Amino acid sequence: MSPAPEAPKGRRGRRGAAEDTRGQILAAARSLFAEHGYEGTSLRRVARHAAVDPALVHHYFGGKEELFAASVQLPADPARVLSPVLQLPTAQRGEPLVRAVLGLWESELQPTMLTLIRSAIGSERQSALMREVFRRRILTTLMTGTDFDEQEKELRAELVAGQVLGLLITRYVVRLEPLASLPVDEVVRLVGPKVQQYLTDPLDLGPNGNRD
Amino acid sequence: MSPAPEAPKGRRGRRGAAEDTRGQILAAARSLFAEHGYEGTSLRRVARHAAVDPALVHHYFGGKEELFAASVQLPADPARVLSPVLQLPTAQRGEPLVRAVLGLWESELQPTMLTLIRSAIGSERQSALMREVFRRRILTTLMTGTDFDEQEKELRAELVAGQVLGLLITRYVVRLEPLASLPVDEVVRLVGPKVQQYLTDPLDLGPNGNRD
DNA sequence: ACCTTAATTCATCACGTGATGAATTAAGGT
DNA sequence: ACCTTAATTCATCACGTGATGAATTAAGGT
Repeated sequence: MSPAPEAPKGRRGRRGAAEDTRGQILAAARSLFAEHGYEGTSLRRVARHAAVDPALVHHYFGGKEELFAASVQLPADPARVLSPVLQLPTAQRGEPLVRAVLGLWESELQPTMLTLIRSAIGSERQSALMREVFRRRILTTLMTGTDFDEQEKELRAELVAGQVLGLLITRYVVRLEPLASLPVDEVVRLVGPKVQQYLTDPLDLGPNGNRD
Repeated sequence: MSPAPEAPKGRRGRRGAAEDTRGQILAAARSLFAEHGYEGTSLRRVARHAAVDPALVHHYFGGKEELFAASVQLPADPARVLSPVLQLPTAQRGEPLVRAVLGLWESELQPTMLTLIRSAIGSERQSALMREVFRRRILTTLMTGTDFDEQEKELRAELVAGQVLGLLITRYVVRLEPLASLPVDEVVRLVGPKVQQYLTDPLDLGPNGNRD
């Protein structure tokens, strides 16, 4: 009720130390980009969400593109997350692969991951980018150590990508309900084997081994 | 070179009959929404793309929301596309299910489908909508005729949804390359069996039946 | 031939957008 | 105590957005 002297509406100039405005802006941006995507998020909204003057967003980040880039910057190279999986023989990569990917999503990186997947699918331009990233970083490594011909390697890697992507979307984006709340271990047990099949089994093997 | 009298820049009033302006606007909208999503597409851009005055968009559709709704209106109820599949016993639904869904995407509905999937994933609001649709329309029907308990039915339906969604995204949205150009029959043979496994096989069966 | 009605254009609104630059204030090193 | 430098606010731009309403022209029934 009293006109709080600690929050003087429009006092200019520098504030008390250690308020980490930059951090607050970044946090707000991460959350809003994750929820509404790039186009659906305005700088002013980010500023309001962070309780900060819009001009500060420019001050710290330079512009919307840069803010987005910063929001999506990963602290750890995701390739490194996958590398332990690649040490294993192909015949045992299914479950560890799923586990590694889920691990990324269960961490504090989840909003970032959400933003990445949302924007990667949201428009043609971004999808093209994803296509390239996949070609360059995933495909080449995922199937190392197998002796399928090139074409088959690519196809298998893409089927794996599809299975994993679908899992991520149903669990973390759309959040369908039993699935979304299942413990990681269980999801790994459910989906890991299918990934393994795409990795190494004969390619059109029926359900439960249909030999007829 | 000559100042074409057939295309008089700013002549007002009604045009020659049978130009189907409404149709052109709708077509432009479908294509642009499919490519850039809802937020990324402006009415003026649609108008320019259809070579038409922006006010006409309002004249015919009333506003952006309505234009979007009209762009996404499906000529056939997708539930009817699935219903033949549901006639079959659960043990044989895998491949037909995949084939039915792919059929939808290989038709002239593809841009509409693209828009639907893009917007459904693009923002939290839309994702929530998708969650509801799935609950109401897919889940209940997909597992009819099995005797798993309720929880397991839901989980299986969601795993199927994930597998199919992932396939659609890699093939039609991101268009990863061997996969995107594969004939439908082949994709059905590749993915159908996995769907079948999610539908009916014991839930954590390993690759190629790992009994060890 | 006439008249209603639909299609089209134009001018214009109010608003939110991303962006910039100057003015102000405090922090923090010296 | 001083001075540079960083953080913050404010005013302001130019522009694109979705939207509306009046004015104009032809279509098409009678």
